[in-house]
Amino acid sequence: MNKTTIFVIEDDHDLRENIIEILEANGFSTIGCETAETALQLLKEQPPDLVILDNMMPGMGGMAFIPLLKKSCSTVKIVMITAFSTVDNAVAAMKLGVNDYLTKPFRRDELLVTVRRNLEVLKFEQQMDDPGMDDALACLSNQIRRNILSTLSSKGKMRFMDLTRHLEISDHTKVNFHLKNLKSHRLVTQDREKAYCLTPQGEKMVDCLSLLSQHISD
Amino acid sequence: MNKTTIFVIEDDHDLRENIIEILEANGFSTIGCETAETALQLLKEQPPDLVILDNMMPGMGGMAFIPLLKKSCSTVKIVMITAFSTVDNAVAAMKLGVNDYLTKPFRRDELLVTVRRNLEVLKFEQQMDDPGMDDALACLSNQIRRNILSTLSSKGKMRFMDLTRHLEISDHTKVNFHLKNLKSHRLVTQDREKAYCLTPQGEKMVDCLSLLSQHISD
DNA sequence: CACTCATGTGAAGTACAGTTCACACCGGAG
DNA sequence: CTCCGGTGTGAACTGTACTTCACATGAGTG
Repeated sequence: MNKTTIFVIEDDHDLRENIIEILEANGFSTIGCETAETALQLLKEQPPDLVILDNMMPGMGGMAFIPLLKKSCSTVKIVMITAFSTVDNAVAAMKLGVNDYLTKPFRRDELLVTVRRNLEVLKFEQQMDDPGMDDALACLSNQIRRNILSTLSSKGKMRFMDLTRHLEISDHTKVNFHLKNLKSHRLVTQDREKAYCLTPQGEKMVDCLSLLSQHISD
Repeated sequence: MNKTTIFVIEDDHDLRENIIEILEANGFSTIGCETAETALQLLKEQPPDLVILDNMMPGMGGMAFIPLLKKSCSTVKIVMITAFSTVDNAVAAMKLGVNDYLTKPFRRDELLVTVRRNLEVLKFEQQMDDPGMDDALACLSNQIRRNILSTLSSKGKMRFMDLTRHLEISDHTKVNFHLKNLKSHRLVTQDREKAYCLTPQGEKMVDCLSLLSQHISD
């Protein structure tokens, strides 16, 4: 995974350097820009994960910048710095997609907390988008497949017909269908002599399931 | 949930009472039978979760009993007690569906470990069968729904159109469709003024998801 | 009032997951 | 060899999840 990149777009030189210093000291990779215009140039080369943006700037203001930013980096998190916050201002910014606020002056730890929280959310959202998640959950959203997994987990390797009988499913091709599904998702394999068994990932899924079921049933 | 019931089918009076005493002392509810025949009578009234069964008994042997037992309680776990185990014996028993073995003489803790382990597996299998599991996983096996959940989780309550825009989905009826789905599964509700928010169960699901995604991505 | 935006419904269509069936192949028992 | 159980494939069918569209309602606003 690439390192997290944060853009700091702020016309006040001292404040900008100050923010950058704090972030770098905490292990974030940062890029400072004096204006929104220069930031736009840099977006393509190094898309940021998070942008810290001053509201009031010469040239293009923060508000105008946001839609352009979103266009090239739709998932980016935006933290806006405002000198003073009014309700109208906040509402307008939220509508544009600002994720968080810092009101000047802010403390070092306020900045860090805000940045960290937003990166957390970002990471979580990215995981939600992970196609692996899709596959995994689609795979598990079927009772027969879950039963196959749990059976293999408790009995170790089994041959096809033994499994079919154990599940009490009369149509063996149905079981075969789901086994193929599980195989194609690499949760189950067959060893040299045709016996089916869980892959390490399959076992992990079984763990997940037991976790889930405990979690669901309170 | 009903208390766990264990049948102890053993012709030797002392051994039977001994086993029962150990189990009762550990909080299990037990029923002792001297023969498989009497056990069959009792199956209907109090279906057991687990059966401890002597292999060699006068009258119907343990082996003959198993298919009959399975017929009325297909999910029951069977622990067989054998005086001496041969490979053939073990294989035959496994084919019939014996889940575990105890070789005489066994220690108190061997008995308890075996019983507990098999009850664990049983509980797990039952959870797999839980239709709630089906619903939950089907619900989550869709990326849009996961995104809705994660968005609501990070933003708190949101109104319909805000949510739709945030997800960058042009067709609002699509979002509505998934929201309805989430609502019908009680993961999401609407408060007095139409804003959507997570139910406690919805939040739990979000937890589950983040758990899962960490678990899946190693 | 006329207009727009937010919110929702219902019907029709599409895509895909899951089922079922007919059959094929192989290895071992009689 | 023939027959049978174990294992698997492919094609056709079914049903459900999802999408799309056309439209309805209601609240606010110029």
